[in-house]
Parts: sequence; structure tokens; C-alpha cells
Amino acid sequence: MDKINIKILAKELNLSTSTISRAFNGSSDINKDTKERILSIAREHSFLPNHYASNLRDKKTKTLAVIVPEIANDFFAQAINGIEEVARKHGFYILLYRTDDIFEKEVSFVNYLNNGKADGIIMSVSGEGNDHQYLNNLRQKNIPVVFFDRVYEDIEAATVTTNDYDSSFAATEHLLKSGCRKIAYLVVNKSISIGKTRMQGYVDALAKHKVPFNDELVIDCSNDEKVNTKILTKVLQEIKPDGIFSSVERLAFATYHVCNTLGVSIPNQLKVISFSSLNIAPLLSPALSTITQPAFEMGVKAATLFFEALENKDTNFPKRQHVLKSKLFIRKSAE
Amino acid sequence: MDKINIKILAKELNLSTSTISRAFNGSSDINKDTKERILSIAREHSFLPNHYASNLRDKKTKTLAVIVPEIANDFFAQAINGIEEVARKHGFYILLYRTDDIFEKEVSFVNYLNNGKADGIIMSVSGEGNDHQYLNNLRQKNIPVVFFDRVYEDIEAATVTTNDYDSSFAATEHLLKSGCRKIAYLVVNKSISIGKTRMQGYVDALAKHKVPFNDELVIDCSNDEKVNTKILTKVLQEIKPDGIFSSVERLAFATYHVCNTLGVSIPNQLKVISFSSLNIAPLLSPALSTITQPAFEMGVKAATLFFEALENKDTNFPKRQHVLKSKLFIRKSAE
DNA sequence: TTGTAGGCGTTATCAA
DNA sequence: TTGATAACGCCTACAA
Repeated sequence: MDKINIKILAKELNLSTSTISRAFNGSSDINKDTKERILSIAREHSFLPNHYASNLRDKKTKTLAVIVPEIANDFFAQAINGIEEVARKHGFYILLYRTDDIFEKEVSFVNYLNNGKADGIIMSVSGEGNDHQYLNNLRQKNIPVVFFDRVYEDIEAATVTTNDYDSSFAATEHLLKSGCRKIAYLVVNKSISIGKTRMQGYVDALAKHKVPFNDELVIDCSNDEKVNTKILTKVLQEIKPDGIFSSVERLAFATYHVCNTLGVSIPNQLKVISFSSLNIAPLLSPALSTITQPAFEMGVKAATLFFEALENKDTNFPKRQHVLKSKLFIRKSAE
Repeated sequence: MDKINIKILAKELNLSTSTISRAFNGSSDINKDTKERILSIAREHSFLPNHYASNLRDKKTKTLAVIVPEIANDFFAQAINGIEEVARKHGFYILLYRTDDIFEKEVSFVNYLNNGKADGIIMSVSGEGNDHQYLNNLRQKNIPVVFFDRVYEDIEAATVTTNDYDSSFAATEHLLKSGCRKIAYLVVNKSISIGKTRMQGYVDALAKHKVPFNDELVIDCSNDEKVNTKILTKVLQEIKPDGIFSSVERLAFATYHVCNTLGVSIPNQLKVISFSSLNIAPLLSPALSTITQPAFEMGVKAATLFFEALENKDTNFPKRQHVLKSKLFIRKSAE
């Protein structure tokens, strides 16, 4: 109720607003006692300098925007944790936004940020759209952008990714060595860079083992669970693959569900490996074989790159490409 | 780069700043053509009014702070999704903060918000500390607070919870009816209100079935996985319960792991039911029996209450207590 | 329908 | 060490 600000505090203490301000900004130009006095009274009023006013002056928001396709997903949740950890150390806070993989949402949020709402952006892109110039606007305003996991190749920015190609190659090769000859590749959006890279590993592993690539085995799924169930049911019934390599955790779960329904036995009739950051993959029935990305570390790295960019504001925009390593865990589902 | 603001735009268009401002605020007091002209030029410059300046004037941030103990957790992730969904409809954005169940972090963030950083707070509390008056400071500034799932009872605020007592009672009763006589109750923090409520359901179900309550069977776990593994190993080896009722998902997973290690068979030797929002609970080995809270809906409800509070600013602070229903799913782990 | 002007709360600069 | 003042960018009475 009783409005409080630096001015009122100043009057109350018989000081000037500048002195009050200094008390809050670690300025050395202030008498220790005065400072104490100010802070103690401020505490009584539970007063803190208004951020919007400070930001308006300083053009610093101490806020980092994080944009992800989904939140209820182990990979992203862990990555966000990593980002938050680093942000916190720098006294930054996280403005979180979820795109649901919808391009328009991504564009609208990025544009919204384009006005001093955040000091930077860490994002995993929706993967849609062709023209991503809206991201370059940010550059003009010195708002660093860091991509993680999912990247736009037409935008120059720091990136944090994993060795997707290698992992995919290794996973596919494992399936081949285990005897699979008809391996389906599950993907959500073929056009997205990450889907392409992972698929290339799959394709090349097939080639190495002289198993012909079959376009029919590339299953383009959707974001809708029910649709996926239908698609996968059809695949398992009609195409009858003997192996599944899923580029997305969600699709592996869907596969499990469909197998349960159809009575397809994993790994006997169908071996499954999936990209997944699920901690409890070993507890599934059967234990899911995974390519596990270092989600938390990726978040940490992305945030670190962001803060580096922030500090070098005048120099060039950072274009560091950071690649972390995923791990392949072969469990029951692919034995 | 080339700085841009309402003034510069005004000069460029030979208009006044007020006219420019009006173009962005759906004001009716503006010529349609003028507006078009302004917006089109603005778009060229990818200009949007600076939020910090607007906020400074309006005292509205269009930002909603969300405070949760953890992010990488299905319950909270889904709840955040629900909150975000509603927030978005109101043109609000989410400032996310994670407390790691550490009281000091909670206090420090809440205090940080106490200065016009957000228009309101939706939180699931850390559950520590005795004095939560720092939350009342917010009330004075008309920053509505909504608790969800985890609540401080000494603070008046709108709350969204689930029928924890009933669910716990039902789950315990199920275990009893299935023949369990030595049911361990797993909890992370006994003092937290939610832990108490859930425990009461457990206690009362025991009483109803004339099974004596045994303090030794209340297992107070930690936030550290390794510690929990140790604790649970000891419990399974020494106390040898025949049922587990876990108030927290995480502890159920830990139980599974320990059972795998020790070769304890679920559900033959040990039946397990847990609070959990895990979508793939049926895919676990064995399928986990859960009390599933409507996480997404809770988020939606919490956000809805928040916006109601926001609109009734002058009237009384809302103290609505909303209770949603959880569902008990008995699966293989408790059959 | 458009313009003028003052102020939102803070801080940096300069002067005392 | 402290104080006065201008400025950050925007919005809204009020005036024209």
C-alpha cells in the first residue's frame, strides 16, 4: 500500500536519492554508517530498488530468455536446470518460453524479446520456417543468441550440440550387428537439422553394412500422440521392421505402447534404441536402450557461452560451435 | 547499433511521440492510415516499445513468476505447462525459478520479486522455515500469490491442491486389502504440509484395518539419490516391509533400483504404490501403481486463480482453496 | 485526430 | 562523502 521508493526513503532519512541509490549498488563512495542506516530502514519497508527503473537506465535486465519446444521432457528439463544453475551464479533469472514446436510462437516470442526484455536468448528451435531473419534483429541490438541441440543453420550463433551423427551411426550399427535388417528410423520433423543429422548416421551405417536404404522405413511422425499410435501400429503390422531407431524419446514410448497392444515382443521380434534423457530408462520393461545426451551439461555450456558473449559485447559475435558427447547405453531392448 | 525509440520514429515520420505510442496501444484515437504508416515503418526497424519504460509507467509487467522445487520432474513440468498455457492467453510470460527445496533460495527470490519484477507469483513451496512473513510483503504490494500442491499454512493465499488425504487412504487401503501388513511410508520431508496430509491418510487407513502404526516404517528420505539408496537398502534388508507407499515419485524409482539390486521381487515380495505423474508408469517393469495428480489442470487452475486475483485488485485478496482430484491407478506393482 | 508536457523510479555525472 | 540534476523511453492528461 504505502508506496515506497528511493525518493520517499530519502526524505525519511534526510538524505538525497543519490545516496540511497549508492547504498544499493555497492558503491564505495558512501559512508559505511550511512549505508547501514539506509539498508536497515529499507529492510523495514522491505524496499528494493525498482528493477524496471534501473533497467530503463542501464539497459541491463539480468534476465535470460530460454526458449524450448517442450518443458515436460527430460532432456529439456535437465537442460533448463543446467542453464539456470549458471544463470543464477551470474545473478540472472530465467524467462521461460515454450514453443510447442510451433514456428509462429517462436517468432512472436523472439520479437517480443526484441525490446529490452532480456539480455540474451538460449534456444532450441522449433525447426520450422525458412526465413529466420527475425533472429538477426537481435544481433543488431547486441542480444546474444545461443542455440542448443536444435539449430538453425542459416543463422550465425554460438551452438551447443552433441555428436548426433556418431551416436546415430553407432546405434544403427549395433542394431545391424545384432541381426536387424529392417530398421525403421522414427523422426518427428525431417526438415529439422537435428533430424537430418541423426538420419545421416543411420543411412551411413546401413551403407557400411551393405543394407539397402529403404525410404519406406523412414517414419515421419507427428506431435500428436494418437496420430503416432496409428502410424506406428500400421508400421508394425504392415512393414514389420525388426529394429527401431528413434530420434525422439517420445516415439520410443509410443513404440512400447503399440508393441504392448499388438503383442510384439521387444527385443525378440523388435529391437529398440532411442535418443532419450530419461533417467529411469533401465526401469522400463524391457529396459530401454538409449543414446543419452548430457542434457544438464549442455545447458551449462550454453549458458556459459552466453555469458562469454555478453562480456565481449564490443567484439565479434561469438560463433563458437560446441559439441558434447552423447553416450550409447545398450540395454535389454536391443540385446 | 542505430538506436531506435519512439522519439526517433516520431521525427522520421513527422509525428509526435504520443501518436506513435497510440499506434502501439490499440488506441481508438488515431487515424487508421497514420497507424498503418507508423506500424509499417516500425516493422522495418523491427521496433517495439521498450517494455521497461512502459512497465515503469504502468506498473504492470505482464510477467508471472513461477517458483517450484524442481523442474526436471513430471509433476512440476506438467504444472508449468498448464500455467504457461493460461498465462499466454492473457499475454503474460513466465519467469521461472527453481528452489531445489532450499529455503534460502526461495526467500531470496521472493524478495527479489518484491520490486515490480512480476505481477504475481505461483509457487509450490520449499516447505522449510517457520517464518514465512516475507510472503506477506508481497500482499502489501498487491502481488497475488497462489500456492499449488505444496502450501504454507501460515500464509493466507489462494491454493490449488489435490485430495491427498483420500488418495493416500485409498492407496494404503489397497495395499492392506492385498495382504500387506508391514507397509513402509516413504517421505522426503515430514514437516512439509503435504507430507503430513499424505501420512495421515496412511495412518488412518492402518487404523481402520486395525494394523498397528509403527514409527519405524515411516522412512524419512533425503534429496540425495545416493543417500536414499542407502536408506532404502537398509530398510529392505532389515525391516523387510511387504508394501511401500511412497509420497514422492523419486523414492519409488529408488525403491525399484534397490529391489533390482537386492533381487527383491515386485509385487511378489513387495507391493509398491507411489504418488507420480509419470506418463510412462505403465511401461515400467513392473508397471508402477500410481496416485496421479492432475498436474496440468492444477497449473491451469492456479493460473486462473491468479488472474482472477489480479482483476479484483481493489477487493479482498482471494483465499480460495481449490481441491482437484487425483486418480489411483493400480498396476502390476501392487497386484 | 494529433501534439505538448510531465512524470514513472532509478542512476551517472558533475558540483559542492 | 553527499547532493542536484538530467536522462533512460514511454504513456496519458490535457490542450489544440
